[in-house]
Amino acid sequence: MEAALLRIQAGETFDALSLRSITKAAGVVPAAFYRHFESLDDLGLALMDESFRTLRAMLRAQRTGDPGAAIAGSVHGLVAYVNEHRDHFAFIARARGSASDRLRRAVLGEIRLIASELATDLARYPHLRGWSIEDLNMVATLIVNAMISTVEAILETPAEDARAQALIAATAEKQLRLVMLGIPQWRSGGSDGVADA
Amino acid sequence: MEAALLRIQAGETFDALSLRSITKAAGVVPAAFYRHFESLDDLGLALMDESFRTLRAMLRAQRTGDPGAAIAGSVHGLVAYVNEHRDHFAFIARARGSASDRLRRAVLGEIRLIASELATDLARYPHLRGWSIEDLNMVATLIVNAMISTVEAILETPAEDARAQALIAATAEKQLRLVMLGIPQWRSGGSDGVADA
DNA sequence: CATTTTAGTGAACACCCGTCCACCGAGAAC
DNA sequence: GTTCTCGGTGGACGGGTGTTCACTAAAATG
Repeated sequence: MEAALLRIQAGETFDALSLRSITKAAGVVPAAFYRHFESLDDLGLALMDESFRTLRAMLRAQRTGDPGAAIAGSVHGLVAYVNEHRDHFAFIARARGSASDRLRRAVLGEIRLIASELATDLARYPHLRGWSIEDLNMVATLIVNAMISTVEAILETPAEDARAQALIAATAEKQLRLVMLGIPQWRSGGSDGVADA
Repeated sequence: MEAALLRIQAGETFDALSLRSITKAAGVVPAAFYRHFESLDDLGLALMDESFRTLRAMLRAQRTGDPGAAIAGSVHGLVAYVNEHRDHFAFIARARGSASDRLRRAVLGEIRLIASELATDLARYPHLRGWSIEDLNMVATLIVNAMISTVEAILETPAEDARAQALIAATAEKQLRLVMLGIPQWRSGGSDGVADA
């Protein structure tokens, strides 16, 4: 049934998703829906759980290896992974702008959590030792946001358009490298030092 | 009438916006809508035009002054500007994830256009002379995406919560500075050079 | 002043929506 | 072998949806 929903989800907003269209796609009468979920919001939260579970699996897999590979290699991996789980990522992307407060807050919270996990990971790397928690979160947020934009770009591109996908991957990789290059130059305390940039 | 829509827009998705609720808020019978717009999509595009006009006005205003001030000063300006035009920015943010292809593609195109304009602007600054068009677009996209995330964060925060807003502004400013610090270190050709970052 | 355009009216249309109900067949539990 | 739970059925309900129509008052145009 969730599979049926996700198949529909490949193009529609979650808000615009009607209970009847879901149950029809599942080959079931509308009333049967209530045997499984209490409301549409409930369905949304269940899908969120499932989707973020696959997302977390990806992040865990990428967390292995040194930071150098974590940039060059894993962006390519990200593209592949998103294409493998297009439905889940599409759902998350759409849920971000959902009208339901519960859903929107939930996905926002999950993303923030991912960012703070990345921050604690970053704290272990040489150039980032001694950084304040705020600054670590700042750079983690920057990276996560860049990755979200990358995912959205992937979703907006057909999976079979290898050329476009490669370009997106290359751009994302360069963006990460650029951020990483800025880190050793960072002087947290100074409010100046960038006047000639 | 558009004002009535935008007042409703402060909390709902564009997709979930019914013709009848709009006309009711405007104090008018549903049929009267068709005297002004051909369809809801049409209304959306009209609102897009208006919203992006204010966005462009902001960008034009910020384009004056040296790049140093363009970072430190204008992020603070951005926050203020978004708060002044919350309705327009909220509309754009919601339209990004709209179910209507026309609307979504339109807002995507506009944002891409803004990014490429920023790219040509960046090309004039010392450290960026000689960069390839691709790389200029890469950094412009990174910056624009960071700013979009900033705007979304602002919209998610009540306008009167000065503390939270200041924190968002400070983070955005630091992110911009970090990117700028990476630029002088950039060597476009090298596929390595970041292994120890 | 006569005429035409404009903006709005109210009623009707067919359709889709979420929700609830009594009912029922298959399978598990005892 | 009876009972009970689970997932599904079909039908109905009240209400909201976009769209259309002939009609009209006011305003602009000539």
